[in-house]
Amino acid sequence: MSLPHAILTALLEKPSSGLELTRRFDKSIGYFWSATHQQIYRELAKLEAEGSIRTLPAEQPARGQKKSYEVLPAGRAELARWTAASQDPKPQRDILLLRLRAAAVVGTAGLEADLRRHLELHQRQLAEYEEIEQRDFPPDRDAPQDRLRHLVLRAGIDLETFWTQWLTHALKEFAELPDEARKPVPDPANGTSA
Amino acid sequence: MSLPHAILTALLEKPSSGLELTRRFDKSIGYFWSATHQQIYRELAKLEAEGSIRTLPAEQPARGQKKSYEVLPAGRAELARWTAASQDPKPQRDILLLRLRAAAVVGTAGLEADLRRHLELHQRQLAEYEEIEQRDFPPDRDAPQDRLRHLVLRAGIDLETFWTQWLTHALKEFAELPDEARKPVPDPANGTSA
DNA sequence: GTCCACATGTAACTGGTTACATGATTGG
DNA sequence: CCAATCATGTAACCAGTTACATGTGGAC
Repeated sequence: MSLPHAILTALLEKPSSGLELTRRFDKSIGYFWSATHQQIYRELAKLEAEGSIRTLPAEQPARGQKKSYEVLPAGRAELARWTAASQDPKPQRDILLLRLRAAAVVGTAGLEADLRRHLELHQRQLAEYEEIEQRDFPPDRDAPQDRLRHLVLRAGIDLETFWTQWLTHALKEFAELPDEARKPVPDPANGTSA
Repeated sequence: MSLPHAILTALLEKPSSGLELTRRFDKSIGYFWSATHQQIYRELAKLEAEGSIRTLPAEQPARGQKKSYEVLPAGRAELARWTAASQDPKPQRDILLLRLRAAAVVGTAGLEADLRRHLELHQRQLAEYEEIEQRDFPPDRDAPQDRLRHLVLRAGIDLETFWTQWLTHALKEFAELPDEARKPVPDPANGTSA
């Protein structure tokens, strides 16, 4: 139950229409909470129904027509409640690590190329974050709000740094792997194909 | 579509029953791909129906009765295919970062205590991983399989290290936050309660 | 007038979560 | 025989994903 809270946060930062929100979820907030426009429209309808947000007055609610929302006191209160409430970190799921573990039993064939591709993607993401840091958080300004947002960005930077380092290390290990490891443990008991 | 592959990997490492798998998903594999027993039973039934696994012979398929599975060639082939196939990293979702961003608009009240709690949890997890590393990966042995599994564990260790460091840093920043930041930007326009 | 981009929405499906149901085995 | 534990399973629900439908307004 976090999407509604992500939307409330975004709307408090700046009242927006569904499509504008969608665009903002492609960057900034979307860096750690992505959402498609379908999810967003569905959730906006729900939030409006329960009185957490409302459409800005002077907007016509017609089909192909832009409709902007703002947060109501009830919505702000709910967001504050949720932010303060203790929540357990939920176990991360990581497909790449799963594939590596699978590779330990069925062989590493094909994996290396994808590791290389992931490394590039993470390097690109890291560069993007660092650019944002330089642009939005110059060394001195430090309003409390900026401090907090900078902290969030720092997490993104450090995470991407971790991935690039780990992937680099992994590729080095792969290079040293003996050839048998590419398709090992050919299960003694049974044949080959499906 | 990764749960079936996680299960195939686990079963190749060692044929097991549903409950045994559930227990293994509470550690090792579960560190980066968690699953409940309901999910596992559902998936085992599907995998058996499609011919990827089978119940070990000499097991009676009755209700309160243990039923162990092993992987068939088709299942192994599918796992190898999946492991080698290129897959995009999917955007991470992180509730804590979302809450921090929300706190920048509705105030940090209550968050600090939870950061501290998370720090402790991550420190504990880190300690657990390091214990496993010492126990299972002594400095010298390096069969290819162990190398790969060690690599996976390394990722876990480095990730937990990142979190403990970041959380420590975040708490330091929190300590320096001015009091207004605890409940700031009290939205000029409207009243208080729901 | 037609096409395209903008904008909002519906429907069907998949995977994960929560709550509950049922049977077998074992220790007291 | 009763309770606890092991073990397998059902059902309902919720969130996220994918594919598609519909309407508006401006450029040409």
